[in-house]
Amino acid sequence: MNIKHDKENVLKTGLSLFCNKGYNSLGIDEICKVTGMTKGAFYNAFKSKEQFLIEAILLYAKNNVNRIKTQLKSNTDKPAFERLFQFYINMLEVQPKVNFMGCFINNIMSELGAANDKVGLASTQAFDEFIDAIESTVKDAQQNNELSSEWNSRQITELFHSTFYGSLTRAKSSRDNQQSINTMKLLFDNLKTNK
Amino acid sequence: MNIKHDKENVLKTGLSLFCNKGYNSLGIDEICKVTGMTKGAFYNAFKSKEQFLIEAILLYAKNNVNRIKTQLKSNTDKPAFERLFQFYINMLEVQPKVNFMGCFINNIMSELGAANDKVGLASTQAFDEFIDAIESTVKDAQQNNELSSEWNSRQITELFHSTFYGSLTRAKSSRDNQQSINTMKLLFDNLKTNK
DNA sequence: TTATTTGTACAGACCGTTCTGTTTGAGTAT
DNA sequence: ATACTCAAACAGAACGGTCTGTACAAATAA
Repeated sequence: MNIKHDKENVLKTGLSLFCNKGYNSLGIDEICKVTGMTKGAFYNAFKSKEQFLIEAILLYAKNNVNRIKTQLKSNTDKPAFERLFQFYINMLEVQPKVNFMGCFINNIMSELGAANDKVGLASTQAFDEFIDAIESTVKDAQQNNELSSEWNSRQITELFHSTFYGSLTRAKSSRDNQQSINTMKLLFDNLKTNK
Repeated sequence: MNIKHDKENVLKTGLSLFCNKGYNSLGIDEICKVTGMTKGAFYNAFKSKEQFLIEAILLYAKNNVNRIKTQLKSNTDKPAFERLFQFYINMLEVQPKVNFMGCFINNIMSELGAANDKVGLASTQAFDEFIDAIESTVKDAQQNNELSSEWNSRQITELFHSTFYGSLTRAKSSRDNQQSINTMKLLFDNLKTNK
């Protein structure tokens, strides 16, 4: 009953590997090698590779919802619109310097979302949680009259995030984030009130 | 010089298989089985699976650029803005009924674009060609004063297409295209002049 | 004939998973 | 305290399957 490997730590490591290599290109052997586990320990802790991925998605969602909330709630001296805009630009600017793999959820949606029901569901839930976390700041921006109130705040958030994902995918392939930054900039400029 | 199998036809079939299964989940054996080829014939015609994919991407790009141009140039009695909008809505509405795999280029970008330089380049080129094909109709809409001329037509086209890709990825995972249709609708509504 | 194309078997690597046996340590009885 | 029990955790070899790509002979074309 001696648990040598903390499940959350293993998931954290696996998550980082999934982020860098995707699902199919990452083998159990590599997960074990990096975490210092053996196959026996791995399959004792996780039912399957698919289940491991799903638990990793849940962990990623939890961590990122917290990150999103913290980030959007900080610098409250700045207007909500500005915080939203910087939130997205920051992800496009900083992440590519680390690696060009974009957002884990977006990648998994593309790689497995359509083929695997469980993974599709888990990644859709993660996306929804992100929308939830961002929407309140969109509402703030609307109340400040920085963002048009003509449309539903959830719809606007969906638009922000879908555009972000689409342009991130493009940045990943073209190895150039400038175009994506311009795209997000145009979207925000356009939705801004009193242009 | 008995070439039993027309290369373009084989690519066309392979393309359809890639669209349905992605890259990693589709084996050479299955390509051969469906096209009626044998391994010998396949590897005589194509250097590798990777090269086969790249040729398939080029074919897909060529075919779709033609399709895009034809579609956007038809119904010219309707205004350019309306044609653009219907072009995107149509892809979101009709494609899911066939399968939920979305756009081949978007999928390949996500699955391999970051990991494989050649594939990243080919899919980026395909994306650029799509933008080229769509941009002229965006220009028309701007000249008709249906779309804001405040921004560069290419930038606007990039925004349309990135949002389309992002929302398509979401639709694929959630098995629901309604949200994506609403997202595109909001984007178009917002960019429309004289709202 | 000579060169090219095709069919098939197979090499060799890799994958996720299972299997057997071992270790570990808390709980229990002595 | 000491010995025993037992179930969870672990180690890692082995398995069955899949994959891309190759070898090479047979078939076909030039």
